Amino acid sequence: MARRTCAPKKKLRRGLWSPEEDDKLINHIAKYGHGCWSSVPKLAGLERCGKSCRLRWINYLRPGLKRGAFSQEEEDLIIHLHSMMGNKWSQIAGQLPGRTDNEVKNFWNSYIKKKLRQRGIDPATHKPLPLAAEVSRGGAPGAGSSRTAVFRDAELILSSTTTAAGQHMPPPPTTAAAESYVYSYSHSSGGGGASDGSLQSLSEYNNSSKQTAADHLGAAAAAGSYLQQEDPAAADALHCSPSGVPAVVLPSVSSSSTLNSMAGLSPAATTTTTDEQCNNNCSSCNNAFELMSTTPHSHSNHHLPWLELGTSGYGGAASAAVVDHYGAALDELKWSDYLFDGYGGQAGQSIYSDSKDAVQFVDANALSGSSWCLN
DNA sequence: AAACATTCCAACCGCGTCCGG
DNA sequence: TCCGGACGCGGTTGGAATGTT
Repeated sequence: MARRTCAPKKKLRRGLWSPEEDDKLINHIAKYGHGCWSSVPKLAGLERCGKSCRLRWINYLRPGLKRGAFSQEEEDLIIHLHSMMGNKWSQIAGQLPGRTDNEVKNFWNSYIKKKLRQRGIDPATHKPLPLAAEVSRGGAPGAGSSRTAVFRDAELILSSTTTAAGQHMPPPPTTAAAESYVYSYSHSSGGGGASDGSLQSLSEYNNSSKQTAADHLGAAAAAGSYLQQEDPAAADALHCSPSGVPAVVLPSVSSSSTLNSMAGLSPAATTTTTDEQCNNNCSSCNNAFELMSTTPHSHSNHHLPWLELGTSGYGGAASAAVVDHYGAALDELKWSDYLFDGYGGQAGQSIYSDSKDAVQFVDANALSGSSWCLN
């Protein structure tokens, strides 16, 4: 197919957008919608190509965009989604309300990539870098014990983990099976209002994080109990306590069901709400985002009229109290905390921490790492 | 204070896909 | 079925902002 560029028949403007151009584009779309992008610049009185207008609108001008720094939860979710999907920025961004694929991509390239490398993890594969693997075998510097850096693949930790008695762990079930279990467990546990099997956005996650954390602890507890019965030594190695609460932690069901849905791994993929469908299918639809931001942004963040319309507490609900049998302890939990809990060996420590402690690191796909205790 | 280096991100480019004629 | 316009995505780049010497 012939290449199509913005190659102008007449000279078109390029580079940064001026506030006047933004105003024209905003006003035009407010009145008429964008319709056919190729006709937008002409109708809006802009000397830009349609493609440029579209990009400007999607990445910067459309309502509901959330500007400013990424939260820890968003960061963790991006890492996890990337480990499953790779560079599918639009799909990853689809799970981060108010974020654009470009923004996520830039954040990944400029920040997360570096952080992962610093932690000895290959950002492309989410596996330990060769050097890190060597360190793992030889012992962490100054720590006196080994570090097993496992980010994505359960088999990594399982294949390299032996029990205290030197006993090798049994082979794990497939990730899909393990995730399927946790999905169905939490789905049927009845304890989680958020475990409805539908695709959930991050904002929903925030609203239900505490409850679903409890759900997952419940699921993990079941996993631990099962393993205690089937292979106590292995359970020990995975810190599955007799009480059934394993130290290997699970992601929230909301995130995992989201991830599964996105990856087509779970039955939840078949059910989405209208808004979520819209969110997934229509990148320019405002319906999915009712979030308004007042966060000022860098250099070219000028004149965004709707920013005065209101504010959103997108992550605000995350501090809501949870009334369940885990009580106040869960109240302190954040997804990012228990997602990376095993890495630092300390609650709340993420992969990015600079801890030199030798630890065992299990990521959200430790879903497989913990729930393989099950059938 | 100036020069240089680095970081970050908005915007561009090129390709694949979809869809209507 | 083919063609070509439009759209969407991921990779790359340019340059402003920031940090360092």
